[in-house]
Amino acid sequence: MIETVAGQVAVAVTFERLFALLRRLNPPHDLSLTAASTLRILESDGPHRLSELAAKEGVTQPAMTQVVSRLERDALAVRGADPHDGRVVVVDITPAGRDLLRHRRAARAEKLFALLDTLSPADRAAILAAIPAFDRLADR
Amino acid sequence: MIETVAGQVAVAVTFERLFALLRRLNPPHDLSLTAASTLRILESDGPHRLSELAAKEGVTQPAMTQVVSRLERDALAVRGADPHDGRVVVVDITPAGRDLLRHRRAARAEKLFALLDTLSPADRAAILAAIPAFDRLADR
DNA sequence: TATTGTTATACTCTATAACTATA
DNA sequence: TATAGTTATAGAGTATAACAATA
Repeated sequence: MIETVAGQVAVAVTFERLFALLRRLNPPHDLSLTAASTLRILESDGPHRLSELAAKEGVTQPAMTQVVSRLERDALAVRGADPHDGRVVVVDITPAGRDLLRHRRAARAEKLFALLDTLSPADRAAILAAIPAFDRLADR
Repeated sequence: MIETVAGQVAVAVTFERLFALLRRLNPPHDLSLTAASTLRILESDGPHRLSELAAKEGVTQPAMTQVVSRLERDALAVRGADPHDGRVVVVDITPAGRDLLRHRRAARAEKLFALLDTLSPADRAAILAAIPAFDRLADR
């Protein structure tokens, strides 16, 4: 493990730069970060209450109301009712939403691997070897 | 290397989830992603023209005008003139801007290593072993 | 005439405060 | 009275179009 604060900050700077790189891989005139992330949650974990989505995304309930309204307007998600509680709004992804995620993902994978191709085989191997660990890190 | 499209997309999904994780490591009521990234460019590469910053950040010139105006209002950056070309605005980071980056970085490093501590030693080692490769990837 | 930057306008995204409807 | 969600309002962040100043 890295013991010194300076060493830890150096690693954090690398993550900072990696974050900036991944951010540029995002198609611009597309979904916002929160909209895309919300759609991914619906895709992978199924329907959610609006308030659950707000909590998972770390935004307020009014902000999520708007995000869901825009997703619904664009036919990427739908609002539904909860038969057991009239106050609740249940949000789900639509087939068009799944399609969009699929296309975005393919486009990003292409750009990412084009970048990885510019690295040395050793660097590429080091990154790919860390993928399972990153996957578990992202579970946190 | 990973040959199948499905395999590449799986790797891209891991990066997507990693991106979401790093995004949540960001202190909220703080700088925007673009403002922070712009400040980092000024910190690491020195003063830039406003148009250079816009190009590096991938935003329009009017958007960067506003970002710089807010940074200047908050005393994190300053506008200066170019003695050789009266049209040009040269932007530089202030000591307060450097301080802010330093504090953000320390806070992020702390959160990041608290997360890494929850992984197995093997996973942690795999991620740390990939750091130099990521650093070179971020140079792209 | 071309380049550099700003201003005008409009839309997304976010927050806090106030509100409505249901429990 | 408490909870789930929406509406109202304000500010950041972005884009395109139009403009001003300098080269």
